[in-house]
Amino acid sequence: MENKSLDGLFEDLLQNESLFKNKEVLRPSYTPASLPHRTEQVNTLATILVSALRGDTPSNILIYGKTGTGKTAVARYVGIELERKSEDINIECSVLYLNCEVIDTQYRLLANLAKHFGEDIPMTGWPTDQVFTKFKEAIDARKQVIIIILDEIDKLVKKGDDVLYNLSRINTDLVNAKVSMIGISNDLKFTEFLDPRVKSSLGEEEIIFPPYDAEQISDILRQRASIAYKENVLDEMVIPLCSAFAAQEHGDARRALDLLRVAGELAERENETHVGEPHVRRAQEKIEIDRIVEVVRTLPTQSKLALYSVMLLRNNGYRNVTTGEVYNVYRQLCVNVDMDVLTQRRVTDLISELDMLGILNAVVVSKGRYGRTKEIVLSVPIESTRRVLLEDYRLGMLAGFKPVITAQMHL
DNA sequence: TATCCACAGGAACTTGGGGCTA
DNA sequence: TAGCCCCAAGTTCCTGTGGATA
Repeated sequence: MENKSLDGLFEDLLQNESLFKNKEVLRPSYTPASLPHRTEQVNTLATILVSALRGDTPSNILIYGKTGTGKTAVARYVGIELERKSEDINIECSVLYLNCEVIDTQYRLLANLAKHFGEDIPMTGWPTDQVFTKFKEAIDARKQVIIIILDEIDKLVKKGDDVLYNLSRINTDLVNAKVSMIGISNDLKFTEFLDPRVKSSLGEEEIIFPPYDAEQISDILRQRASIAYKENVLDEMVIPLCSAFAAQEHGDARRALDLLRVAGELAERENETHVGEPHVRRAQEKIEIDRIVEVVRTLPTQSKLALYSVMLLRNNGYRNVTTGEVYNVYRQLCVNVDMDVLTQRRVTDLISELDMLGILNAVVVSKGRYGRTKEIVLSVPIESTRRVLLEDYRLGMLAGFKPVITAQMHL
């Protein structure tokens, strides 16, 4: 009986008319046919890269700008156009895009590059210089210009700049091929950690992407909405409101597109025929909660224990908890769930990582004769975060746990 | 003004897992 | 199977910090 009613599950849902024509247009992976308010940056980048079409090596480029300012979209757009033109004029030119958030080690980066040129490189096991040699041999087999786009290049630099040093000098070892790099970062200061030789080589040209203002974001949204949504589906206030929310977040166009998409999805789920202001406001809340839930759910167990320690102290009335207090409670939790107790040094790092993720706010304060520590405040809603933490089977057994608090607490 | 506290955080090192080659 | 490599996570050791206190 139950199966019979489920048979038509998707048929029923498919009968509801969608508000979207093409939802993919609102996703970050989409590269639009034109980029409003980025003409200057597109032209600058194209001017630098045009030498690839003459068979020369373009200068290496560093692109800076905050999240959602169009850096990646511009680089990919110009890359696509460059490849298209090179085909027209029979110049071999490849543009490779790698995100260093995912490919964040020297070995993985080189292995990915080599694989692109048909080399069979294992996930691990080879000496890095062997992978580099394979990559060089693969690209130098024929005359070509290769542009490597390294998105979020700062993530790669955190684990050493050897790979950037090697790549920046690769042209001296090549006979046929020519390699140029485009580094994309939202951290203006990341080059401070680079070897001066890498710094000067990588930053031959620099392009800064300023944040969009609310009006510019509105233009971008209108352009995408006309492709993504059916006609007359969006209420008048939807785009200005999405733009205003995104402009508050340092002109983040990506956030604006997310808001526009999620607002539509919420309206669709409620079988509405229009997307209105309430949908945008609910979308704003949903995106933030989804982000927190996803981040907390995917934390390593040790980080979850550190976070749960902060929450237990908060539930016991402590507003600003210190590293020492957190560590005391953390040790008790570890014993209760039969986990290894990490050193305080390591727990300090876990707290710093939670701070960077925006789950905690940890500020270093000096309490004079009572030492120097971090004051830690939760930045996420307690109840929903607690529920997510207790979903972990190891933490589930801590549901009714009450810590013994012995430290000198400052209420 | 020197001392003290409770850490912060950098650097070097260790450990253990996964994978490759000979 | 031994020996090597990469890599993430963790440990150990160390110096630095800054404001209250004696």
